[in-house]
Amino acid sequence: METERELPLALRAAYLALHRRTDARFAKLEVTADQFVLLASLSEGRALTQRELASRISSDPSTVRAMLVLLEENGLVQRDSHPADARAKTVSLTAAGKRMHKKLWKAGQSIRDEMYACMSAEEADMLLLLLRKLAGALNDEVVLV
Amino acid sequence: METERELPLALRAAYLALHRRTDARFAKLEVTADQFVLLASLSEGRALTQRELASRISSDPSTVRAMLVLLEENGLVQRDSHPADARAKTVSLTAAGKRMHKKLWKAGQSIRDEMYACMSAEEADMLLLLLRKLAGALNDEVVLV
DNA sequence: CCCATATCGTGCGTATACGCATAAATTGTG
DNA sequence: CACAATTTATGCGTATACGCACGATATGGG
Repeated sequence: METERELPLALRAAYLALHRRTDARFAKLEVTADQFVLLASLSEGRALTQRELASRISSDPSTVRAMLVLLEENGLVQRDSHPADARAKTVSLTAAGKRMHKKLWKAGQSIRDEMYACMSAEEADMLLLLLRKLAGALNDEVVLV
Repeated sequence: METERELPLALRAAYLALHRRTDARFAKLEVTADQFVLLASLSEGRALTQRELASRISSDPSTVRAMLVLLEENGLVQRDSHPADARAKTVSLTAAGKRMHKKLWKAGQSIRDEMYACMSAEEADMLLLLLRKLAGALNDEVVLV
């Protein structure tokens, strides 16, 4: 079973390729691929706390904070103290942030198109399903057993 | 098609989950998940140049160099000048590096098992195939058109 | 009401990841 | 054989990614 060794590597290769490609595409807009993920997460609905954000984008609080500091400096995001919890902060997109998100979504369209062009719709659905199963299995680490 | 938005995120989530999990597992051995990928690549056959290594592990020369410096300091890898090309260096595992690779392979077995436990063998094959197609499509960026 | 415990954000240290620039060496061409 | 173009490794700067520890605040029991 060579597959056993290859699957983790293939996952890595695919992710890194997507990341590199996206970073390159967004470079002229001064936004990184990861920042786009964050902006996209913020673009749907209400303000989130940094903790919620971290969970949504599969990252951790320290990383999210560092990203938010940069995004805030660039005027794409604003952080306000949480109305009910003095420990927390609510994060939301500024008007510029919303515009940038739209722009980035368009700029990245051809990359998404390429992803779907190399497989059938059924394969794409299958891939999504399997990736989610995989992530689910790998995240149930600290199983209480 | 929500799938369109989800696939890139699912790929990211799955990769990061694998990476975190592997890092945590290898932490007590003082080796990172990425270093393991590099050691694994070196464990098969002949010595490689840093450039070849970068290509194999889907990374870039700068990153590989930084990793090799650390691995060399830890005595897991050795770099010698290339016999035929004075610009290049050949990289190979030391005896300790080989032992460490074996140890890491075993330590990571249960993670690989979990990956395969959450899907059928056919699904795993399909996943591998699709990830490769994806990486292939995403890497043909600079198409000469 | 008070305290032990848990949670939120922050700061710090280390390891990738990658673009860009540069020095050194090799290759291809005339 | 000389020279331009290419290739290899390196160094530098920036942005993640994450663990760990800390201060501030919330929360649940007694």
